[in-house]
Amino acid sequence: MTIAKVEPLVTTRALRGPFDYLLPERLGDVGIGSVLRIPFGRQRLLGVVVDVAESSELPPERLAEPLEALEAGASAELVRLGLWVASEYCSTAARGLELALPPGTAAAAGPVAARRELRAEATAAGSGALGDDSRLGSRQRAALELLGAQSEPLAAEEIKQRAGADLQTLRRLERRGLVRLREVEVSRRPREVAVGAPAERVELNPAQRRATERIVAALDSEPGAELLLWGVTGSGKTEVYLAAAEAALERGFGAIVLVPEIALTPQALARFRTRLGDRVALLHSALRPGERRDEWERLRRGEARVCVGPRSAVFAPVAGLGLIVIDEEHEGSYKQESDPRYDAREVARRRAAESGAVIVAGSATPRPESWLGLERLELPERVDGRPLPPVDVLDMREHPGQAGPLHRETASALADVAAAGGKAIVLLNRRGWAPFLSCRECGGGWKCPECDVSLVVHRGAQQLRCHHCGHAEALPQACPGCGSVTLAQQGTGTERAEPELAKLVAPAPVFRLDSDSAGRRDHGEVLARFEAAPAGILIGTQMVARGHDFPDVVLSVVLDADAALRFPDFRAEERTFALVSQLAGRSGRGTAGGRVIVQTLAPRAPAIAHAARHDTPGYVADELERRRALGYPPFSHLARIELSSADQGAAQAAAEGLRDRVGALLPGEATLLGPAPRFRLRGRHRRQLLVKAPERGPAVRAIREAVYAAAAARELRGAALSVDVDPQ
DNA sequence: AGCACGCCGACT
DNA sequence: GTCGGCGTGCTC
Repeated sequence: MTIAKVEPLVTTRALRGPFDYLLPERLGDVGIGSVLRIPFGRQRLLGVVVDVAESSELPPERLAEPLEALEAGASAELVRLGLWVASEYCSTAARGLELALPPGTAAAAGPVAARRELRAEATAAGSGALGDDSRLGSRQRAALELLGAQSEPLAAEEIKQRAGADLQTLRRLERRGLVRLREVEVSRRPREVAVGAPAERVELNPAQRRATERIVAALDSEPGAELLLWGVTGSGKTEVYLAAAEAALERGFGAIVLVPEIALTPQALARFRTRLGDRVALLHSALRPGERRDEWERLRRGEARVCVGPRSAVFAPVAGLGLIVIDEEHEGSYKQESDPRYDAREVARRRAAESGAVIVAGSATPRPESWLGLERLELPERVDGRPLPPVDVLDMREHPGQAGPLHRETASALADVAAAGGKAIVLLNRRGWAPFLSCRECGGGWKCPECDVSLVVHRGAQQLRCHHCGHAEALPQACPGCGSVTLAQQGTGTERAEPELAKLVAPAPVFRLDSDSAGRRDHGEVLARFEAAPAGILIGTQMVARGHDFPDVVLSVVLDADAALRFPDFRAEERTFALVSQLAGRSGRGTAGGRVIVQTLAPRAPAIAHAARHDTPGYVADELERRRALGYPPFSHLARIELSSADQGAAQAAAEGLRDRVGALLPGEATLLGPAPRFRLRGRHRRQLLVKAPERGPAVRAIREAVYAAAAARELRGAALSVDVDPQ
């Protein structure tokens, strides 16, 4: 008797698996990771085998048999990883396992099918038939001539196009033994985006070589090692990643390369592809379902051994994993913002520890916890040997009541660059025309009906938009409260800054890059035009600061650098430091040298002052001291429990119930705050509980038990819950 | 989750 | 008298 322990793929928290099923012989090779269609009460569900046993606690007559086994499943290693994520982030087994399954398995549309293609090749008789007096129709002859010139079987579709022979013709030739037809599985491959990536192997400089040697040594003898690659922008971290991946492949290992966001995957992919060829696969959610499935399948079969992608790629089915690269390890996007709120960096650590892989986390501005905890490899200089540019911090408090977002000095610096025919980048981390609109008569404002946030003026679209839920309404002509027609557009976003800059630097062109300015796919095109232009200004949101290389940029400007500091968030400092440092690293890489201007209302803030001096060690030391004094991570652990519901009372009641349960289970040294209201989002009222504890394990365990008990008691009905361990 | 069973109020 | 409200239990 073989029993499969199965977790049904359902979204509820109230269901506690696994459930036992009797495995009949006819299902064939079913093991951990197999996906089964199972009878479950009156329903038919998909379920994942999480274990196989010889006996069950239940008598055999109470056990049901699965209806069928699906073709694709996950490896036992990834099943363990998925269950670990479910447990660690207090989610459900189903949601953890879904991450490990072939893409689309749990989707309503069901798993994506493989693409099959009919291919034909000429047999020996077929090649011979052209020469002898076999009677052949003109289409038949054309097909055989075409096939005779091929060394590989040709797709039927292509034969039709090139020789005019359709499927019927080919079938007839097949019956005469002149052609062999075969159905093969073909992989749908993501379209490559050509970006000017250096294809040729460059000689590593001494620092790059030392770093690579250290990583290779770890590959050879220190499974589970974690290394921090700290290199200023432009110091050639990617070359080190490439060399490390090559070394891993030479040793028969596979590799995963995590990049912070989908927009950056084409660049990363291109560089890995040109060096490592077809052994590189790309996985992310913006691929077409068929492409995504096929890239996943290429990895599972071992045809591809390196996976490039954003956080979800940490679950890529790479067997014999030897290396995980985490590029820009400080980026917040490694954290998933919905349940399970996993941190890809933590999942990578877990996976590396289990599989014996080596982690290389790279950044110009590492997180304080990485700086503190990891062995550091340093790339202190840019590959071009140029020094980092000088940074001027401009105090906007001395600049009151000025029309426009630019400091006098910033404006003249930009005008000078344009006049000299140079290039500059301007970062303004705010989309739209104006962040909010208000009535000059009564002071009234416009809020999103679904979220508790101000609507943003988008003048081109003549709309007010919510940047949280996407709600849009027509730009009002008058105040609905008092009827006044004098409305004030407060503040400046990228849309408004663009024409102001254009006026300032004319006739030099201005290019705008934000998620409004171009469709996602056209971002590359905007960047390419900026790159190709002899002179001009690029203005945009933080995407202008990331991942792009423009050697001829001589001036970089950050407007409102302290915007993030105004949020009550202990990571605001860290984010501001990273943003300013990143942009500073983008300037003056070419021969012209460079300059950086930072406009801020908080010129003395440590994050800004240290970034201006390019002083990462100094900043991290200060920040760690502050964290220690305040008892923040890494000197404590935080966990946030968020409850949300369309019904305010339900959110509050669920939060209060959970507070009592968590409080009763939490160790004495831990503190519990809340429920505190968070701003309404997408029509959902939200409450949060915050746990601060010296040890992460016991705190997470207490939360997990409390959540499971509350779900079992149906106290969470009508409210959604997600637990954010180590929030960003 | 999804479904059945079961125990109380207002309707053809 | 029954239709249906949703509270409770169960699914291998």
